[in-house]
Parts: sequence; C-alpha cells; structure tokens
Amino acid sequence: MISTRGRYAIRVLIDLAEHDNGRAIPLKDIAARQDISKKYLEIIVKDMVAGGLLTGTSGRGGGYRLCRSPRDYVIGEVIELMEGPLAPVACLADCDNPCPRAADCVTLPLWSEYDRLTHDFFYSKRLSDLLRRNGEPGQSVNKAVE
Amino acid sequence: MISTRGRYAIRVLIDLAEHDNGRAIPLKDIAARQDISKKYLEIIVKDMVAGGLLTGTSGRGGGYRLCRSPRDYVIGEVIELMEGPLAPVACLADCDNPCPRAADCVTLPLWSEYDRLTHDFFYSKRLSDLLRRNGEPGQSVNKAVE
DNA sequence: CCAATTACCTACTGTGTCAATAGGTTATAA
DNA sequence: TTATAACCTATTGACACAGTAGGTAATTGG
Repeated sequence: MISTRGRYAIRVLIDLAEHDNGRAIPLKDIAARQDISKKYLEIIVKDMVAGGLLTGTSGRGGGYRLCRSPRDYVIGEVIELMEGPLAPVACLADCDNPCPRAADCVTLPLWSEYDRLTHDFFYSKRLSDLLRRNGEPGQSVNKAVE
Repeated sequence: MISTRGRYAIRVLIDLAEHDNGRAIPLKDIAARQDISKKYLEIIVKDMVAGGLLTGTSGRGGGYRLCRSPRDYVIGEVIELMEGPLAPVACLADCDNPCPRAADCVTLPLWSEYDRLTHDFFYSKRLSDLLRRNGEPGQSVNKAVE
C-alpha cells in the first residue's frame, strides 16, 4: 500500500506545478487547496526539500517551489524517497543482508518478477504525465497514453 | 509489501503440493521443513481452512491436505484471502465509502492503472507455476515461462 | 480402550509504523 | 519591527505485524 507520505508528496508536486506563478508558494495555500493538515504536510515537505525535490525559502514572501521541470520528476523516485524501496518483500528491499533461503527459494522469482513490473511502471511515469495542463507544451515525449 | 501471512500461506501450499503422498500432512512437518514457527503457522493455516484453501483433519494420523489441483489455486486469490485487497490505495480498496475527491482526483488514474497491473499479474499466476515438479505432468497449460 | 497425536481455540504481548498534533525557534521581507 | 513563513523536536493514539502461551476437542495407532 502506498501511504499518505508518498501520495501527499505527489499531490504537493502537482499543486506546485499547476499553480506556478514564478513566486514561492506558501505551504498554507497548498494545504488549503489540497485539504491536508498543514502541520502534517510540514513533515512531508521537509523530507522533500532534503531529498532535492523542492526548494524552500523562509520569511515573508517565502514558500516552496519546484526545482526541476515537471518532466524531470520521476514518480517512482518520489515514492521511494518518501516511503523507501518499492520492493514487495523484505528480501528484495535490503540487498545488504540477503535471505539465506534465497538460493533455492521457489517463491523468489514470483516476487522478483512483480518487483520488476512495479519498478518499471512507476519509473516510466513522470509528474508531467499527471498534470491536467501538461508541463511544457510541445516538449512532452510520451503524449498519447489512453 | 506482502506480509508473512500471504508469503507463508503460499509456502504451505507449495510444501503440501510437493510432499503429497495421499495422506494428511501434520503441521509439525511443514513447520520444520519451512523453518517457520509452528504456533504462528497455526493461525495462518486456520484462515486457509476457513477460506477453503485446505482441509484439516484432527487426531492421530491427521493433518492438512490440498482440496484442489495445484492448477486451480490462483495466487492472487490466496494473497487477497490472507491480506485483504491488493489495491495500492485505500480509495480503491473499499468501494463502499468512496473518496469524495475521486471525481476530479488527478492521481487516481495512476493508482487505478497500477491496481489493474497488480491484479492481472497475481491472478495470472497459479500454484502449479511455482512448483519445481509442475502439478499434473502433461496437463499443464502454460509450460514454458522464461 | 486409552494415550499419544493432531487440529482447533482464545487471549496476550512487544515492536513498529502511520497519521497526525503541539509548541517552539529561526529566517526574511513588506 | 512585526507579521509571515519555513524549520525543528517531541509526543500521541490507533493499528497492524509477528509472533507466544496455554488450553480444549477430536481421532486413531498400539
């Protein structure tokens, strides 16, 4: 299950992209528009800044802004930054201490295949794919998807 | 993440299929072979019986046995029985009280698409696909997979 | 027949994560 | 210089996960 940390992070990115006016956007506005507790969003947005997804400026007139073009935000990257590895089972998540049964584990191929599927899916999606008004018009690579 | 409930359930099914000798197999044996706490397995196996995946017989000479051919166990069904819906977000899991934002939620299509992907994947896999020695020899439909 | 074996049942526990809340401090611009 | 905003630490209640503990009921091999 994708938790609110990942989902809210994506919504923040969308909100910033759709309300881009050249100036920084205060969290208060985002929280109000998205109907999410501002206090809770603070925690999430802090991690997004630490992870290099956003820049924040303090003080009057401050707020947050995107630091990339919407086409350069990979959804999989955002989710893994906020929630840790997408891997469906622990033995695929931390490659450091592998499961001793891995060598002849009959179920491992199942999880591996699903892991690959999931990874490929979320790493093929970009923020620009989620916007109503798509990122920079005309520059979008994959335009026609269902 | 798939929890131990789902993963252990699948391993129990595999163990029963691979050690099928016509008689019921006591949980003690399964637990020993799979190196899983027998006490914990009791809980899991109880739900498997309740869910119609296994039959259990008490008393001396008792134990558990499959009640279908390995080809008739759908992995997705097993996982959803043990862990609840596969849906990646709550608003797709319980259709009873839908999210009020669903109508113009920009991220919903993303989760829907992923949900479909996940569902199709796990509902296309069967217990027989996981066995070293595939189910009933000669009757297997999909034999050559990677 | 009975004692060992086996499933089956209820209850409890420790650990961790999720989703927030609370209250403060620092930075900045009008 | 004050209102505004980000930034920081700590705490909370609810819940799920992964077991553990101890008992009861059913069945059969000896």
